[in-house]
This record gives sequence, C-alpha cells and structure tokens, in this order.
Amino acid sequence: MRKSPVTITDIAKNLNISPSTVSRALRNHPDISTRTKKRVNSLAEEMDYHPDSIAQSLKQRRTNLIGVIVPEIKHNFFAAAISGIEEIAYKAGYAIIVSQSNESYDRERINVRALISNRVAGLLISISQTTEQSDHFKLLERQEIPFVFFDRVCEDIEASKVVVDDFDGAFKAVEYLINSGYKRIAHIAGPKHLSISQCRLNGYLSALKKHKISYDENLVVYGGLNEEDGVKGFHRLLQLDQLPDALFAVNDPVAIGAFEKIKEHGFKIPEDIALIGFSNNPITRLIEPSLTTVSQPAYEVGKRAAELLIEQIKSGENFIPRKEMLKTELIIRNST
Amino acid sequence: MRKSPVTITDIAKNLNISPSTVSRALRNHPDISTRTKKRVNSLAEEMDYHPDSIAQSLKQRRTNLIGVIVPEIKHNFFAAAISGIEEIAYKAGYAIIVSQSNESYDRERINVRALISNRVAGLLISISQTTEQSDHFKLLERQEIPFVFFDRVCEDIEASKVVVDDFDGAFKAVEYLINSGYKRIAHIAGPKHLSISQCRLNGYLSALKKHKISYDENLVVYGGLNEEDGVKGFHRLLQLDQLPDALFAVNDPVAIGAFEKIKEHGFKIPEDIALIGFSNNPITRLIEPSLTTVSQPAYEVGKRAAELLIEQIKSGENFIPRKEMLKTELIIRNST
DNA sequence: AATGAGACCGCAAACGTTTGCAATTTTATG
DNA sequence: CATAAAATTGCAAACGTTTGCGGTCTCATT
Repeated sequence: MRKSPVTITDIAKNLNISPSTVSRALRNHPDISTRTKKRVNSLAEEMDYHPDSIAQSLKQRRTNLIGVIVPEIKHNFFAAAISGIEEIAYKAGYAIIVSQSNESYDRERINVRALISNRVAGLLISISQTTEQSDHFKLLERQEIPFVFFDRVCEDIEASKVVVDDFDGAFKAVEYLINSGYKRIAHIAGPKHLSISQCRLNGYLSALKKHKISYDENLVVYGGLNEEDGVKGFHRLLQLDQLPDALFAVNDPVAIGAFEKIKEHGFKIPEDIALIGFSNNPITRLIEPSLTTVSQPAYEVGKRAAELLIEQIKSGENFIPRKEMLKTELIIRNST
Repeated sequence: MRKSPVTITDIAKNLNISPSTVSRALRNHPDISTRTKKRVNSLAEEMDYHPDSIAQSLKQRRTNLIGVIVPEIKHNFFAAAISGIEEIAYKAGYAIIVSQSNESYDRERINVRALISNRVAGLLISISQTTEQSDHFKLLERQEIPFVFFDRVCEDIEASKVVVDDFDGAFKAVEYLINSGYKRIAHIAGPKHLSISQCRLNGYLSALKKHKISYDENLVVYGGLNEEDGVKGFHRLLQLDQLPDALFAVNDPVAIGAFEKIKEHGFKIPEDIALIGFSNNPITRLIEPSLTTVSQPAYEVGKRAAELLIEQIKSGENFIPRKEMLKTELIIRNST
C-alpha cells in the first residue's frame, strides 16, 4: 500500500489547530492571522503537502478538467489542435483529459461516458468518421455539460462550433485551378456525412459553377481521409477514358496518397496533372514538387475552441452557442 | 448553476431503498437480489446515472488517471507516443491527462505538481530540453507515486525507463556511411545533457573509432532538436575550410533543417553531401531525395511505457524499476 | 468595570461514494 | 411450529476538503 499523501488534517494536528484554519490559511483567508498563515505554509511546504483536487472537486462540485475527444492523436491536425487546447487550458487553470475514438462511433460513445463520469467541466469534441448518430451528445445536453465541437462538427446538435472555412478554402483552391487553365478538375472527396467533406465538395462545385464548367460526376470519387484513400481514389480516376488534368483532394494525406501513385505511374506533376491538398501539413512544403494546399490553422482552431468552452463554462446556462469560422489561405506551391 | 448530476441517493430515494444497496446493486454485488439489481439498473439507465469518479476516487483513495508530460504535443514523435499511451491506458481502464512543458523546466515542475494534486495513479514523463535538475522527480519518489520516463529520460533518478537504442541506431547509421565510402562525417548533435543526444553522439564516435577514423572535433556541432537547429548547425559546418561529405543529424527535424539549407546552397544530396536523420518521421519518406533515417518506434515506446507504468501501479511498492530499450532500424533511402 | 467591536479560530455538516457490521427478512430444516 | 441458517438490506463511518455560523479572546472606549 502506498503511503497516503499528507492532508490538511495532518498539518492541523501537527500545529494543534483545526483543519478549517489550515484550509483558510492556505487559501489566504483574511480571518487568519499572519502568524498562523506563516506557520501553516511553511509546514505544508516542509511536509510536501499538495491539495487534494479530488476532495476539492467533490466539495465544490466542479473539477478543473476539460475532456478532449479526437479521432486520432497521431493525426497532424489533431496533435496541433490538442497543443493549442492544452495551452489555453493550462493558462486558465485546467488540465486536459485526452481520449481518441479511433474513428469508431462506439468508442466515441464510451469516451463521452467516461468523461461524464470524470465530471469534466466541459468537453471539446471532433467527431469520428463513423459517427452518424448523436445520442451521446444529447446525453451531454441533458446533463447540461458544456461542450464545443471543433473541425469535425455534428450539425444536428446545437452547440458551439469552431471550424475553418472549408467551403471558401475549397472554392479558392478550385478557382485557382480554373484560372490556371485546368479544365477537367477531379475531386477526391471525404466521407459523405462529414460536414468538412460536404463543405469542401460544395466549394468545389461552386467554383465550377461560377466559371460555367459543367459538373462531371465521374470526376468526383468518395473515400476516407487517409493516405490509402488517396491511393484508391486516384486508381478509380485512372479507370476513366480521359484522365483529369487537375485533382483537388479533400485533405493532405489523401493528396499525398494520390501524389505517390501519380508519380509511380509516371505522370508529371503539375504538367500531366495538377494537385491540391488541404491542411498545409508540414510535409507538403517539403515534397517534390511541393504541394499547393489550403492552410488550416490547426493550433488556432484548438485554442479558439478551448477559449469558447471556457467562456461557456464560466458563464453558465445562459450562454448562447456560437459558430466560429477561421480563415483558410491558399498556399500556392509547385504542384499546380 | 448547472443541474447537479443524478446520484446514487437519488436512485435510492426513488426506489425506497438505501444508497448502500444501490451501490452494491450497480457493482453487481452477490448480496443483492436479482430483482433489486434489475430495478436499480433500469432506473439508473433511465435517469442517466453516471457514477461519480470523483467521489469514488476519494473513497478508494486512487484515481483512474495517468498523467503524461511531454515537451510538445505537436512534435510528431510525442503525438505518436501519446497515441500509444492512450491506447494502453484505455484498455486498462485509465484516462490520460496530458500536459506539455514547452521545453521549460519551470513549467515541467508546475505540471508535476498539478498532476500530484490531481492524484494521478502514475506519471509518464519525457523531460524538457532545459531540465537539468530533478527535484520535482524526487518529490514523486517521496510521495511514492509511480512514474516512468520515456525517450528523454532523467539519468540520475531511479525509475523505469523506456528508450530506443539510440547508441546502436547512431552506430549503424554512421557505420553505414563509412561503409559507403564517406570519409568526413559530421554530426549535428542535440543538447549535451540530454541522454538521447549523448547516446547518439557516442554511437557516432564509436563507429568512427571502430573503423579507425580519427575524430575531428570541428565536425561535431551542438544545438537543439528543431529544424532551425539543423539550419544553424549546417551554417556552422559551412564555415569549415573543407566541407564534410556526410552529415548525421541528431533527429529528423534537424536533418530536414539542414536538408533545406544544403539544397538552397546548391549542393547535391547525396553526391556532394550525404544526409542521415533519426526518427523516421513520415515526412522523411516523401522528400526528394528521400531521407535515410533511423526508425524509432514512437507508438511502441508510448505503449511500452504505459504498460510498464500500469504494471508498477498494480504491483505496489515492491516493484523493481526496469529500463527497456526498443530496437531501432536503419531505413536506407536515397540521401546516402 | 462593563460593554462592544474586531480579530481569530473551531464545530459540524456537506459533497457522493464504499464497506464492515448489524439488522431484518426469507427460506430451509428438524 | 420453532429455530437455525441463509439471503437480503440498512446504518453509519469514512475519504479530504470547504464554509456558515458561532465561540472565544483581546483591546479600546465609556
């Protein structure tokens, strides 16, 4: 059995005063004399006293914990977002509990429940690719636990949301392709029910429409969000009678999957086929040719989402959910 | 004020039984009749009851939390490690609290204290570049809180450690350069007091020694662990009368920093100068020329460290710390 | 010397659980 | 039917805090 940590009562006994006094002394309560405060503080230091957050939380019915649920921590975008979240949370005196859904709805559910049990002050959630229901979020609403979606948001739940302007990013990307003279522009899209996929697809369609390019449904293929999906997507495009002359991928990993296959098949980028990704992963700058992409401020998204959540936690029930959209920027490089 | 969550007492009142019975029913205690269990469980479900981990933790004097401290979550290696940690922790019924030191000793200290206050069951730590003291870890020892170092370990503390075989990895890398005929092999090293820097430097030196290549101290420059350090390091090597014909960098970011400068200065890789990194970041495979590097199983390091910690948590005080070394592998690509 | 005001401190209850033990009810046995 | 044994439940204390309220003590003021 581990030696139990020193408590406020230990200090009290040692000084022959009451635990209440110790508590107040440590929190610098005006009722306590300077002398007592000094004695308490120095003994606390000496005895390695650390306040028990657990007991405090129980008493005060609130914790200093913020729960975070992401599909995969490894994913560059989420790692950066978590970084931003931690930064803001730290400054506001919160610690973050991070869990990953591994793109599984079931696991996401379980994570939500676990975090509820841990009595988190609030949650930051980016939903999994397979999440098409929202009962677990309803649960949060019923329990009146503040939560904010970021990046991959759930449209049918009323809650604050922080996203990047996916539509505009996609639009700018495709418009740039059009203006550069490309005619047959393909799109490897993401899972249909994810809002980011939809927005980016819509951006693609709008840009075509604006420039009076007729929409060819064969040029849009659907898949997931990983490299392998880029590989598969490109293979499907290869079946076409006539190859597209440009390719807009739903995100960078997909673009890179396609990128490799394109090169493997001996096509030149951008001469034979131009390529644009989405996210501005660090890697896109370094590949050859460097990849044109849409920058998506992951770190900022995390920070902003955390700020919004903390604001909501502080303001209580009369908080009106907001949706924030961060700007994207087209980073033009050599793949177009 | 938020609606307070439903408690065991709420259920008890509703069913006209005692809280003790509810508690036992929920935990499937044999003393409770099947009928009562059913009634309790269904009502609990209906009322959205979620056990209060805080209260449980207080009572049982242990939490289901594992603290994690890393320099930076964004860093590819750490993101992957955290991913592995979460995976193992999840399976063992733990949640992880993640905090970053931002390479600051002070912040690392604060994080340790915060996690102690949160009464974590154990800690997983990778120390910051600026950490040269170890008083905060002594604190953990005194409080008998289990903790395990991973990757960046603290040598003067007796605790379990999970590292990769940095020495061997570096040795293999440099030996490969030697066997490929390179003569003037430079090394951009990391911070001197970090064990990973030391081990990799020693691997470099040993390989030279084995092959009777005399050690030229001008060929070793020291810096940090980021891209900019690779840039700076290469600039210092540029000052030399005679340029090295090969360069072994302490890690991939540093290698990439150098990589870019090398190309900028119009040198060819590997003709003018060969380059080897360390970590096998995903990016290294995709740059042109692809980077020879030493693979370092980040995900595995995280998993193994978590496993070790959980074992230690379970076995109590009579646990003997172990140091585990995971194998590295030389990934030969086109930069050599 | 009596009174009142401050300054300082302690009592006890509460937060939501768990758990040893005792109390009660049910069932089995003679 | 009586009794013992077994099955089921409740009581109360405890985990480490915080906090409203009341208590004691010291002093200055009449």
